[in-house]
Formats: sequence, C-alpha cells, structure tokens
Amino acid sequence: MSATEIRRRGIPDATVARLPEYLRALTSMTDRGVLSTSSEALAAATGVGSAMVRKDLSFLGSHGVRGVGYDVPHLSVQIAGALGLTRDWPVLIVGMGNLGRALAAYGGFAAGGFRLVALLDRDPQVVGQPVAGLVVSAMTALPALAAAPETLGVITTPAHAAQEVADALIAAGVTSILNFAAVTLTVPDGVDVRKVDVATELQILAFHKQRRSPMPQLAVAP
Amino acid sequence: MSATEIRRRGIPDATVARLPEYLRALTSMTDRGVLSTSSEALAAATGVGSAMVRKDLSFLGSHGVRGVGYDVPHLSVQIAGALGLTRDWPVLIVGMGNLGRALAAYGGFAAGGFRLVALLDRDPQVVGQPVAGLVVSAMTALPALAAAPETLGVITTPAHAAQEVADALIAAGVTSILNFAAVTLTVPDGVDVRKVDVATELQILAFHKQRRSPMPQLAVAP
DNA sequence: TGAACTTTGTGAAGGTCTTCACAAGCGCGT
DNA sequence: ACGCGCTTGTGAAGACCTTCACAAAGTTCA
Repeated sequence: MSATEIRRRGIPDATVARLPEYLRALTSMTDRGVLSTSSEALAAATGVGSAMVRKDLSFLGSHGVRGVGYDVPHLSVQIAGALGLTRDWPVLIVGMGNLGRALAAYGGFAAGGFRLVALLDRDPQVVGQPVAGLVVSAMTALPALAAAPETLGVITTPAHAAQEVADALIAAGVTSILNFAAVTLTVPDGVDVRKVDVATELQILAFHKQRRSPMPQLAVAP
Repeated sequence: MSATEIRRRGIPDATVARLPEYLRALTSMTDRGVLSTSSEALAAATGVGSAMVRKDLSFLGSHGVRGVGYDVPHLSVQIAGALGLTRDWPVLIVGMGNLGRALAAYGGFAAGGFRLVALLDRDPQVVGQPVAGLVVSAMTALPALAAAPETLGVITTPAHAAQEVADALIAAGVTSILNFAAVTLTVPDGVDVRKVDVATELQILAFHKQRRSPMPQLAVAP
C-alpha cells in the first residue's frame, strides 16, 4: 500500500483496535526498563502474529530499524500520537449505579489523556453525593458539563434509560459515546458509539465452548 | 454456501458476534407482544444491514417465510439454541473490587442460562463477606468451585494479578475466560479468552473523534 | 384461480483483513 | 572494508466478511 493511499483511507479499523494493545505492551516494557523491542516480542506480548504487528506499525510510518527492531520510547510516542492520546479528553459518566461507581473509581482513565470531568444521575437521592472525588450532578447540568466539544460520554444506566440519556448527550454536543447498557442505541450520523456488553461476551464464550464440546442435543422437527 | 459446508466450517465468527444482538431485539419484541418480524425490522433494531441479517440467520437454517418474515418465538429459540443458551452455564467471578461487586450485582446473567456460582478474592478481609447473595470464597476453594467442566471464569482483579488468576482458573479446569483486567493473558491452546477493556474502547473512540476533527499537530522530524 | 405484492435466501462481486515469503537494509565482528 | 546474521517492510496470495441484486416462494385479494 502506498503512502498516499494510507493517507487517503486512513489507518484500517482492525489496526486501530490493536494499537492500544501495542501501546500497553510498550508501556509495560518501559516500566521494566526495556528500551528496544522487536515485532516478535510485541507479537508474544499481545498474542498477535509478528507479520501483523509489522504491518500495523507500518501504517504509522516506518519507525523500526531493520536488523535491530523498534525503539520503545519512540514507538510509544508514535502510537500515542496516532491514537490522539496527547490531547486532553474530558470524560463524563451518566448513571451512578454499581457499574458507574466502579468505573468512576477505576484508575485507568488518567493513563492516556482521559480526565473524568463529571458524574451524572437522574435520581435526586444520588445527586450531590461524593463519588471518586467528584460530586454527582443532576441531568439538568448536562449541557454545561459537556460544553467542551471533545467530551466523551459513558453510559452506565439501566438499559431502559440508555436511549434517553444518549439523546440528551447528543443534544448537549457529545459525538462519542461508550455504552455499557444492554441496548442498541439509535444515533444520528456523525455520532460514534461503541458498546461494552457483558452478556454478549458471555454468550460468545458459551457458543465457542459449546462448539468445542457439544452436548447431546434434541432433534428439531423439520 | 452449501449446507454441508456450513456444517463443516461452522457459523462465521462475525455472525456469532451478532447473534446476541438479534436475540436481544427479539426478546424486546416478545416483551412488546410482537410475534412476527422481518429482516428489515431486525436491521433497524440492531443497526445491521438487512441483507446481512438474512445471511446471518440463514446460517442457522432457513426459518423465515418468504413474503412474511420471521416468527419471533421460533427464531428466538433457534438463536438461543445455536448460542448454547439452553444449557446451564455456571459462572464464577474472581476479584471482588468495585468492578467485581458491580458485576455480581448485575442482573444480566440469569437472562441466558448464566448462573453465578461463586465469587472469589485473595484478600482475607474480603473472604467471608456477603456479596449479591453469595459469600466470597478464598482462592484455595477454586478447584472445588470450578469442578463443573462448563464453568466460565470472569477476571475482575487488578492487572498485576490477572495472569496468576488466569493460571489458577486454567489449572482448575476452566477453559473459557472473560477478562476485565488491562493485560493480555497468555493461555495454552484450547483456552478461550475474551477481553473487555474500558481504556482500549476509549482510545478507539478518541482516535475516531480525532480523525473527524484533527487538531493542529506538530510536525515530526523525518 | 391467478395476478400483484412482499420478503426471504443466496450466488456473485467487491472489500477488508491476515498470512506468507522474501528482498532490502542495518549493525557487528573480523 | 566487507560479509554475515538479523529484523523490518511489503507485494502477493488467500481467507474472511459485507453488499448487491434478483430469482424463488409465499400471502393476499379480486
């Protein structure tokens, strides 16, 4: 693939989905004082094939050295830059149930420009409570809290409230949403939704497990 | 694709990943008293193209009626059967921090044969506490608790403990793991791991958002 | 009965992603 | 200076996935 073609089509989605893995492996190497690595070592650390590691990294430009490998700090910067992690990303979470609280307490945000700016809930009993160093806001505060155009929204409400919350987020100008609720959100063009769903993941695991060791099954009438 | 070929190669992974979506849409229809649907309606409910819905469902066999559509209860049973949700799937969660507790309290397990059978933690302070109607067990109890060969393991420990927990689960006979920790687990062949990682999802969202509205960027020296 | 209408099921075409295989390039030791 | 060994970068091939387009097959209604 030519350099101009990459610029036209951008980095493939499949590659983008793996870049955080590489970055995590590189961060771990940095922590252990490893300064240089190879596609083979990154492959071992991430479970991806080494040829794919090389192809993925080649989309960021050629930063490896033949016969030697990749410079860990330099490659980390390249990937972080490609992912946009050098910017500041305000994050707000709507839904302060068990999951919302767990997520608010989760330390993984700071590692990559993500900054928790607000926690919201519809329940007046919950509004005003302190959670993870922030005070829970009412839904009416949403437009003010999502003022920054690069704000990322996280939905941790029950399924039945998620669409309404998504609509409110979008009305407030949020265009990137991470949805933990077990529903498919309907959103206009230009809004990017990713979902995280435990039930779906378990069902996929169950499917593969069943395929490995099928149970005697009742015949289905034709 | 011929019927024998489907049976040889199985249902494509991409299709399996969408079956839970269809099933959820169908369940919602059942709840609303809708008894019949179409590929177009399922497409609207799941955000998938209607041609793909039809192709996906055709892998389960031909259960639609031309000119009419699909029977909601019948199709629900077909999908649930294909996913293995008619079996009983014991689930155990290791790591009773915020996330583990949130997950234990999450109601979505029962909806599909998933049954929470045990919660474990390494911390003696936590062992013995009641969580979600179960008492937290010590790690030493793992082999006994994972006795059923179809047990699914969920890891909600901090990243640094996850590999060790995975090894223990595998030693206890668990071959399907859902990993919430921010590390890539190394597992032997025959063990199926799926990961759920908030940081990765946020990074992918950030990438797409940045691509939509790039920031003035510093040039990188060649 | 039969024509009009609707919706499925599916070859074929077109993309995208992964793997293969090896030339090109770099450092090191002599 | 030069050859040897190592690792990258990348065309090409192949596998996989999605979209298109339409024949097939059913229902409805006159």
